[in-house]
Formats: sequence, C-alpha cells, structure tokens
Amino acid sequence: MLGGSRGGSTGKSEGRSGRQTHAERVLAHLRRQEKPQTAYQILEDLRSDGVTAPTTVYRALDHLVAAGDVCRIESLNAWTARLTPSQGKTPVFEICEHCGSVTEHVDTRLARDIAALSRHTGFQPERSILEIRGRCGSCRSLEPAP
Amino acid sequence: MLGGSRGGSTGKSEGRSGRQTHAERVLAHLRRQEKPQTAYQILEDLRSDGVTAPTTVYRALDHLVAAGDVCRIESLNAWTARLTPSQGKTPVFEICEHCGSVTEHVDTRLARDIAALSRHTGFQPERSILEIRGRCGSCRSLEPAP
DNA sequence: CACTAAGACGTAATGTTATATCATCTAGTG
DNA sequence: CACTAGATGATATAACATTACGTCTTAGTG
Repeated sequence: MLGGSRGGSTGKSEGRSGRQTHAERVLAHLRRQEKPQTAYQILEDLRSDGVTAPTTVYRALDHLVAAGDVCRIESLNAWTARLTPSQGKTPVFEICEHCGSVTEHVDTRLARDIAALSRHTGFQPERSILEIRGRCGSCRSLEPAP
Repeated sequence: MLGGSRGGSTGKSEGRSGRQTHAERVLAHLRRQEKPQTAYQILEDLRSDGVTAPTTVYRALDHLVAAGDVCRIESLNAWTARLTPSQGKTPVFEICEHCGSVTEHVDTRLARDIAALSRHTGFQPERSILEIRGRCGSCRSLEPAP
C-alpha cells in the first residue's frame, strides 16, 4: 500500500531524492507544522520536493486519510496529521478563532453520546465530525475577552 | 435589520414582487427544500426572483446564520434552515451518505460533554460543529448493508 | 522474456465555493 | 437639499477541489 518507490522515471535530476512517496512527503510535512494546512499550502511548500500539482496533493491526502494518519478539518478546509493515528477513535478538534491553534482530543463520552443518539434515531454512524470553535486557554489569558 | 424593501429601483418590471428582502427569499426557499442547498443552487433557484449574483446569496446567508435561522453544514458545503430557530442550542446533524438526507437534532448530553471537555482543556467554546455521517434508518432497512 | 492488470504519476483543464472591490442606490438625519 | 451610513448589484478574482487522459512502473503470470 501507498506505493513504494517510483524509481527512475525520466531521470529528471536527482531532485526528488529517490525513495519517498508523495504521501510520505505530505505526512512528514504535516507533522512538522503546528497548524492544519490547506492543500494549496502543502503544494506550495512541497513544490521543491517534486509535488507540482493539486492532484498530487489530493491523491496523497486521500491515501493518508484512508490510512487514518491525517484528518480533514471541515470548517477550515484544511488538513492535519493525527496525533495518534488511531483510525477507530473519533477525534474532537478545538479550534481557536483568535490564534488559529487546533488541538486534537479523543473524548470517550462524546463518542458514547453519538452512539446513544443514533440508537434513538436509527441512524448508523460511520464518521463523526466534531469541531469546537472558540478561544483557547492561552488567548483567553492574554486577552480576557473581546 | 435585514434591510427592508428596496423600493422601485429602475422599475424593472414587477417581477421582483416588491417588499421581500433577499434574506427572506433565501430563508423561505431553504424551508421549502428537503435537503441542504449549496449557495449556487440557491442562486440558480432564485434567479427568477431577482437574486442574480453569488455575493447576494452569501450576504443573505450571513444574515440568516447570524439570526440563527440557518446553519451551514460544513462537510457538505451546504446550507439548511434550522428546524427551531434557537440560536443558543447547538444542533447535531445526521447526514446519510446513501440518500443525502440530513436531520437536525438537539442533544443535551453532547452539549454538556463539550462543556465538560472545555473545562478540562481551558478552551472557551463559542460554536460547535457536530456532523455525523453514516446511513439513515430508511436506507438501512432498504439495503441492509453495502 | 513477453504479456497483462493495477495503480501512481504528470499535465492540463475544469468545476465549485467564497470573497473583494467599487460605483450606485436608499433611508434617515439635520 | 446636502450629507452620511449602510445595503445592493455587478464584475472580477481568489481559494479549494475534481476530472480526464495518457504515460510509466511494478507485480504477477505463463
């Protein structure tokens, strides 16, 4: 899965430094970032590594999401590396609208609540999107309230 | 607020039927729809009512969201009328990936547990996005499982 | 090796969603 | 009427995402 080296191709300089897949490059990049990145930010940052088109980035992100390594933040149109690549557990993201920080949590109670709700409604949940927007602790102490 | 009649303008036929604001038109339209609509779907459908540009739709949606009448479904890039325009309570949406139906709920436990999580993390929640994707009851009975 | 099937890749074009800008219109005020 | 603040309409553009298609690589098969 996730390919493997693509080998020589056209021998287009050594620039692409051999044996890493685009998915690996994208994941490594996301792990280095403090905040979620949009696909086009990733594209921009990895251009020198041979990632040259949106398609390439989105393909890599698809792989990584399927593998549970990356999660899309819907309300930001951005992508972030999971802290603990546990595909099973639903992450909750706290998104600070002041500084842009995003922190990931895994909250058992929330997961249970969703299960309970679905028992009532007959709905079969497959994937939950839990994003809480507001003001993080740091920003609250720095500027008491807007 | 929300404008008021725009009056005669250029007298461009009676087509626009006087005294309704764009926001009112958009809200009425969303209430008539079974499923959330994208901004451009709304634009298309209300073109004959004098809604002619994306800007107009987005401005109307902004008003309606601020008033608590409409909610954006982040994972669909679409907009839906709230069942009960209660701006205070956080809605949870169950989104069927099979038939596209979206149902709104207000779950007290979920709300409580978000509050509890934020007490632990020091985060001050302002707006929560709770979207559960999966398979609705009807689709489950029609086609047991994919 | 020759052949095939699957899948990643590059490239280009296109589609979809959202915002910026600016001149104009309108209502309200003095 | 002159002035202002804010909504509006029109156009353009930015930001995000997908599709189409042909090439190349790899793994599997005989």
